[in-house]
Amino acid sequence: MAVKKYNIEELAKKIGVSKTLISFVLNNKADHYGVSKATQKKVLEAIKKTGFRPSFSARMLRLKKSNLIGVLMADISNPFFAQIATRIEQLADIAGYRIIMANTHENPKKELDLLESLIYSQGVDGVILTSSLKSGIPLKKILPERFPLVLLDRKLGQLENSSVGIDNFDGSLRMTTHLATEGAKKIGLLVITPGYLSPIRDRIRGYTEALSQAGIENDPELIREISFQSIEKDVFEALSFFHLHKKVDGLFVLNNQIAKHCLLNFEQMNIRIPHDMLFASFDDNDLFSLYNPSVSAVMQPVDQLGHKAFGELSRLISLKDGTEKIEANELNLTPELIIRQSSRRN
Amino acid sequence: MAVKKYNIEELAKKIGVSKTLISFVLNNKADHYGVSKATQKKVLEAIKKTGFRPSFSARMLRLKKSNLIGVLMADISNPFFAQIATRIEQLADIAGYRIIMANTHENPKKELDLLESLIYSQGVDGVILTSSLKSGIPLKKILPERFPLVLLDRKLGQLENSSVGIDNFDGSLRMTTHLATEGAKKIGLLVITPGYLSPIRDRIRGYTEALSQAGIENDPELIREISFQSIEKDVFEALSFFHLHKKVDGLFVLNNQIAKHCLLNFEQMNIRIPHDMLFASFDDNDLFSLYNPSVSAVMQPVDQLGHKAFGELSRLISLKDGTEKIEANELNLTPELIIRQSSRRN
DNA sequence: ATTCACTATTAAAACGATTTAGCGCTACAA
DNA sequence: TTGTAGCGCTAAATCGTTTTAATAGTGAAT
Repeated sequence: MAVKKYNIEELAKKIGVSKTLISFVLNNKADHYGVSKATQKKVLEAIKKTGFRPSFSARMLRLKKSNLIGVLMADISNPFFAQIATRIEQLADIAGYRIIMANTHENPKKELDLLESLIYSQGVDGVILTSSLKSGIPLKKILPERFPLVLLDRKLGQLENSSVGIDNFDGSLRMTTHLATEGAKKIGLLVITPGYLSPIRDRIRGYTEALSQAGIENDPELIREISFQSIEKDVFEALSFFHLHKKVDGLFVLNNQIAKHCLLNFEQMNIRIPHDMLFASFDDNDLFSLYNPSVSAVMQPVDQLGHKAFGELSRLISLKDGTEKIEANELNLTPELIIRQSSRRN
Repeated sequence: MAVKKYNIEELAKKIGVSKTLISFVLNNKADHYGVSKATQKKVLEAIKKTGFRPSFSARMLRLKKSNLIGVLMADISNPFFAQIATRIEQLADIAGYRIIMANTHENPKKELDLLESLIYSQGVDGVILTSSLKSGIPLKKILPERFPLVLLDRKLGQLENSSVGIDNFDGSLRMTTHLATEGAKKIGLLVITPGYLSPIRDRIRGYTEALSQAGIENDPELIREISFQSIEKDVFEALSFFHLHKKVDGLFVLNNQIAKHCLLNFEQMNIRIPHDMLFASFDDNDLFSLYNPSVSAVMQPVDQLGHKAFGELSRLISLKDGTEKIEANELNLTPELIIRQSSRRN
């Protein structure tokens, strides 16, 4: 224990070669530079015996490459983000990258600060970002030319960057249509603030479109915003309003945390699901399959999302130092409808 | 956009001072070294105007300090770990640290590899680790002298390091006692493999002790191991055995993921909770409060755990470069029993 | 004997910060 | 006039790599 830590110079002296040679071996360039097999072996053995590890910071300083990837999300304790993050970490690990993870807590200012620090101080090679910004303009000010950035889940206007997400319009359209098909005539919608985020906007569009297609009139009062700050109160009020005042017979919730709060309220508010009200949510999770009645949801392919996001980032990183024009990709995966008991009449 | 990036030398030339001065200002040592107010102001303005950011790697190379903290856990998509990680990240951010996060997937080999890479390559200033090792000996081989390491959730033998966790014996003892008090005479226990992890061992001890105190005979057949690899099959078999063969009237599950699989099975196996069998789990989560019947659980104070873990790590980091003897702290928080419907007779 | 080609190796510069030791200047005392 | 103390500042060393350009050594060809 407490092994002496060698640096490359000491190691070189110890075995009587130059540090250049060690560096060559270390970076698999020994053959390319014609280092003799005997020397290679000697170096390799010395490395193993001493447990020599090249200094990350020295290497990074020289190469301007950190092998670090920034993952910036609203909140990793949200299972949706946590699962994507896990997948990204898994793939990054295989590819030799480490993950620096930070939470923005949906705070645009914090997001920009963190991003700047990750890029300029930590020197990350790329970033996967779930942005809470309204527009891409502040980002443009920060990002260096050709910086590898993948937007996850949420797209931004005024920014020509790659993005990975699902087709929110489609998922919302299909689920709303499902509710209508099951007989709902008055479908309430619960939305989180801020409503400017692209997935929310798209989901609202999908809902509206579905109503039109089903020949149901669009009543603006049936769309209510819920704020995370006052989630309990907002959900309670919205449910009261929908149930007692509006006689809503279908409820579609655009966020799994809001859905959870609905489930917490149904029993004591004496709202019977699906009898009084068909119910469906976005973002499937464990809770939904075990609740009674089990809850229908639009399921996002989280594994795929993580996979695609990292894949796209890899591509951008490999292009970064070239001269070739970088074209942004926009990937929209198709979500899956999980229809359970909560949205089925009878 | 695409602002020119200055380094300290260029910035110095630009405003006609030495880089030493800039460095002084940058590190709040200007006053200490007697830099005139006028110069300080000039430097500060230039920094702001150019958006100069000192290079992380250069600084790290020089200072041997990365402002990076490694967080090594089994799996951050597990809500228990995710919540702790979020708390740690939050506190670290305030203290000016970034988090490098990696998953060990309960693989000891992987854990050691990652740890070594974090320490020697990434140069993290400290590590918070949820270890899957059997003993601390392999860790000793890796850790440099005085390296700040905090063990989270799981302690290791043969290693005199700080640790933060809960009193698993106590939690388990109290919950088992509760089940017995509610009338259970045959209490089955579901354990995850590997069973050598300290929390599991302690919980088993708590269970056994509670049985003795309640005057219930210890039947080794009532303790079953569940492997994550074959969790569905194992849970099903264990439940069948307990219910049909052993006529168990109480079930205590030592892990929330296993508990989830139990809940998935109860209905189709026609096991009525709590009528046929009182039921309780470790690690409270959303699911438990919403399930019908709501599930009793031993709740770990996740926020506190994150808080204490980071606090202890900070302490160790501040001591690292001193000469003072470092004494390890062992913090055991008291878990809380959340008694809901699943464990109450009637 | 000189040139040439080739192999195996190395010295030194570069990356961008921090920090130590010391330099030039002014002011004041001897 | 000389000595010295303090102020404000800077040159240069340092951290540990990677990489370019150069060097020594050997054997073959001229």
